[in-house]
Amino acid sequence: MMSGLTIQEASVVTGWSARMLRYIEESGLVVPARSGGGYRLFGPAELQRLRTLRELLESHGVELAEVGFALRLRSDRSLRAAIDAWLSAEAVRPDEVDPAEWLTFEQEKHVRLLAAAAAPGPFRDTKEMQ
Amino acid sequence: MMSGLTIQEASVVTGWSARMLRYIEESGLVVPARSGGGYRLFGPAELQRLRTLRELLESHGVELAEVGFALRLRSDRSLRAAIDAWLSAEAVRPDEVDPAEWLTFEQEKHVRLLAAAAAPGPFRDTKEMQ
DNA sequence: CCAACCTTCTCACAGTGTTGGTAAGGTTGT
DNA sequence: ACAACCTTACCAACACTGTGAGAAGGTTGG
Repeated sequence: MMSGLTIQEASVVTGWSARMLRYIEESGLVVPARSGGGYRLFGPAELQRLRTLRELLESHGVELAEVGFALRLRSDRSLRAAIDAWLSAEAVRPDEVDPAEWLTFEQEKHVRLLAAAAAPGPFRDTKEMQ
Repeated sequence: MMSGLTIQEASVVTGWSARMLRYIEESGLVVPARSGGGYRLFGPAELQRLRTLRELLESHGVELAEVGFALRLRSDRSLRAAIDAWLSAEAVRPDEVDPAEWLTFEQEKHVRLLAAAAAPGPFRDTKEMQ
């Protein structure tokens, strides 16, 4: 019965190419219903979301993949927690760090020896050569 | 006075190549202090962040750019609000949409005419040709 | 002072994201 | 039935990510 717009029609009214409409669906951001025969059917909700998606990308210089990542952030709670935790520590500037946490001079010297030893040896898998 | 590890030393203790340490700094995720002469100086805070960053990427299959985007999300309040608003509407499925918002048959017919007219004409900038 | 290390900049190259085109075949409305 | 449109599945091109290498020149510690 085809209630809703086909991809071509949706393309005209939203400004997204048919190709991009399929791509956007693939990324999970706007997923239209399907007809019995498999045609994508865009209803007003989808059309509205496609328009506001465009505004979102343009007004804030965001990319589709980034909105997709935000979607993933919102569904994967542990990912969100992990990233939030990591970013929260971002605010800690060196001068706010407990001096007891700093390496002692002796420890630094040790590291320097390690660095020097690592250079010509066989354990170079994490070391840049120049 | 060089209080802190140089990039080479930080490379050895964190497992990131010197190249990647510069790249990570460029992305704003871990920005070391600088010596008077411009050398990067990695203190314990930076070293710790570099280690946990590695764990974050590996344990959740996240990319550097994505963590960078999360950082942007946290600093740009309006961006966060815009994306949150867009994603929140995601939950609205077609069958929950107010029927009054649906296109009428006449409106759909209009759109189909527009779509047909757009194909061979000069206004094809948003239309895929095939 | 000098070896060893650092800086920035540039080139490179594989992998992937974004976008378009095309081909082979199925669906729809009239 | 048939024209017009849709589907999926590729190939292509360009940009960007992630990584390495090198050049030209400045910094550091002993």
